[in-house]
Amino acid sequence: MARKRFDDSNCSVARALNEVGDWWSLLIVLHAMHGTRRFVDFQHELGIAKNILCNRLGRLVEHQVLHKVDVGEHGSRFEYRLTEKGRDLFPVVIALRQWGDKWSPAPEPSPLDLRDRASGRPIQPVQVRDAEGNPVTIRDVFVPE
Amino acid sequence: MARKRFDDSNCSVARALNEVGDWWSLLIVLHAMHGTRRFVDFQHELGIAKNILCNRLGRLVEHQVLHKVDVGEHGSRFEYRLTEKGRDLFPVVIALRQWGDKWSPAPEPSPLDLRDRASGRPIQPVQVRDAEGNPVTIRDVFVPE
DNA sequence: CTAATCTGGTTTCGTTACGCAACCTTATTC
DNA sequence: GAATAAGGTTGCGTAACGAAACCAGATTAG
Repeated sequence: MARKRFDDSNCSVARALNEVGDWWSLLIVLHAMHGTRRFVDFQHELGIAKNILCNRLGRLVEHQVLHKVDVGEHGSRFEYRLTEKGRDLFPVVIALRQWGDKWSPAPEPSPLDLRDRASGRPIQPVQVRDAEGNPVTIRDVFVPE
Repeated sequence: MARKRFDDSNCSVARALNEVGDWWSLLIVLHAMHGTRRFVDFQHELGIAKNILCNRLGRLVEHQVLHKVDVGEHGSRFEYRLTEKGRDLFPVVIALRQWGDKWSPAPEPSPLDLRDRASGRPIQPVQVRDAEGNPVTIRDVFVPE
């Protein structure tokens, strides 16, 4: 039977994964964050098959993570740009990047270090914080009933 | 041909997705964070086929996100527990949850609100911060050369 | 003006993975 | 000693993935 979908799950993580939880979608979003906008550029940068890319871009547009803009006046030239919803995946992507850097030894020792444009200093590791701003771990949280 | 893998990508996001970037793995990690440890419990909570669960647990153990503990003295009873690497996915899961809560309207209006055990107050949205602790967006960062 | 090229796809087709159900093996319980 | 439970494995049908071919409209080259 079909791959299981989670559109209607009451778990927001499942719903999120339903939209960006496959192998390619988050990578597309990542490259879009780095400035990629065009079909061919995604294709070359990611090394993805055209039909799959087409499908993924379509799904991301459908879910309003990207929107498709007709540039070039009369068709045949488009750009895929992040929506606010898409840009809002920034913490997810960064958290994932930091996790990968920390736990998966890089073949080339070049953990892409992102820096703040204003200060020029590296950004902080993404952390979950309580109301006072103190970092919390999984052991520190609970679900009230 | 086979699904593309990213084991040796020099992109840490791709490497991370290679380990936890499929439909089930992060959900398994999520449930593990909520205390699930046993095969049958994962199976029932997730509604996942046994062979797929078997495969995913195996991969997660292989990637050292979980470790398999033999409880019950002489086999036939195991627990899958998060390693430090696995627990370190906490910010990723939370960021994803918050994104899902914010952008994917829940069928049932019950966004699971996580609270800090000490203060009892809700946790903050996960944010990326610069060295001074100020929130930054995708537009505020760059990669030095 | 025509041919070549670029862009953004769709189609075809073989391979792989997913998902269900059935079966299996080793404890434990009755 | 039979029944049940835990943790898997196996088979099989279907859906998704991936490469390459094909296509159509717009642009550029000659």
